[in-house]
Amino acid sequence: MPSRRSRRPKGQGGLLRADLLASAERILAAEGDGKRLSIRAVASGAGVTPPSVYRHFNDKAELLRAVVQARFEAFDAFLDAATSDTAPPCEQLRRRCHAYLEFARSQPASYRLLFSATELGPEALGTEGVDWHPGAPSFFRLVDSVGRCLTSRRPHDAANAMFVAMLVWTQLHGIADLQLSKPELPWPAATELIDHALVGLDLLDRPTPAKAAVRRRKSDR
Amino acid sequence: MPSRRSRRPKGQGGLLRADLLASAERILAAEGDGKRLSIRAVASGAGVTPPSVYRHFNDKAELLRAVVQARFEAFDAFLDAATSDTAPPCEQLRRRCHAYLEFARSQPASYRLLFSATELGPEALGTEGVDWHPGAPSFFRLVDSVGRCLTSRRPHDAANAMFVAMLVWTQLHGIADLQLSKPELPWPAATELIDHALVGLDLLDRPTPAKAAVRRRKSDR
DNA sequence: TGTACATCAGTGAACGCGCGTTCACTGATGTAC
DNA sequence: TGTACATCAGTGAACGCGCGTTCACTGATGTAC
Repeated sequence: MPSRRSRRPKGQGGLLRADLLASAERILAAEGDGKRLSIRAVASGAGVTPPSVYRHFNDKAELLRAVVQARFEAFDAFLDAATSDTAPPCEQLRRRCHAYLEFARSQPASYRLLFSATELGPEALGTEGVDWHPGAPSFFRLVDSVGRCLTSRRPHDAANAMFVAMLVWTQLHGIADLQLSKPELPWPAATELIDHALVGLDLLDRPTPAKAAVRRRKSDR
Repeated sequence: MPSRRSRRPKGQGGLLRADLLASAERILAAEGDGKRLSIRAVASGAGVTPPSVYRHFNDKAELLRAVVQARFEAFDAFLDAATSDTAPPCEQLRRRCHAYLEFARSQPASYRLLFSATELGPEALGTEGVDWHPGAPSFFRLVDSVGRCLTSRRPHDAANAMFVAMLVWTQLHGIADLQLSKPELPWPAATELIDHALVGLDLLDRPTPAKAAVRRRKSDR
């Protein structure tokens, strides 16, 4: 907990905005959930008193919107980093899926902030009826990846990319969210679950026994 | 909001317990989420002042545990009602899945209370490290249903019922939870999504075009 | 070069809110004599 | 049959907490003259 920070010189008050966002990200990384993401906690994490926050954000919803925006960007970067190579399209999709699950596992509070039903609905964000969807780019990246895989395997099905992407996404979210909310169950590795589902959707080859053994040896969790 | 209720005669104070649970269920049915499930709201909904609650529950966690227990029983009953007939095993499974999605859609606050990551973790329920799992019967019902379907289609795979059931469950939860948390997206019918996934897992026959058309005509949402 | 002044980043105290929980109590009900 | 009493369902007031937000302010910084 940084104590009182020194005041910014005159033109640079705006730097506090970045400090507040960094403080929010630190809170998300430290806490298992986002319930502690209060104005007071974020201010204190930045070494500042609560009223200072209002110099940079009109209200809590505006602060949260900025945090969500930043976290979606980090999420996209994390997934893109896992796929930035020259592997074939369906292997890229598979890696993107594994990265999705790894993000949820390693940053549960961020994951829930972005995707979980109850964490922050449109009400909390003040975006009811608005077409502001900070997660849209993430979703279309997945649709693209699915589309490329489909094109390479079943070109006549490429028009279904959106529908298939929704199947993949809901499968990923179900695995990620339930493994977080019901940790006491004897879960298999998240990657094993999604690989099986991808095989079922014909987006991945059924592994040969040998490949499966190697994969199992490498699997996390 | 019932105003002050009349006092119970002497031996029957215990009836308030049932009234409190009923009040909690009413709140869950009325609110989109479970955030209003406070001691004060539950008491007020039963026409009683907050301290009365402590005559029947030691603290809020105990009240919540009772609510969760009751809601899981309602959930199981709802799913069982959808499958209590003589259809073949895989059709029973399919109906169970559709009922799961219908429960989530029609009772979102209850669904989130039972299954969503952030609504009520073990911390809120005071069940950390305890083997108290009120949802276990629901899960094993699904494992059974998947097992029967597997046995009828691929007897040599019946030992995988648990793994396959987890795939089905995570798929169901992903559909249910994301449709609740991102209502602004252009979702296809939930039943169409799960049917497609069941086909992929070889738990359902790929529909013929004719069947698919009929199914589409009947589909909800 | 020195001084008065406007700017503005950040403070301190307070507001009203809903929350879980505790405490001493009230007063109708049923029972014992 | 009448009365004293124990039981116990439920109350009213208060506690301390963390929250989002508002308000008048302070005081260092940079600028104008």
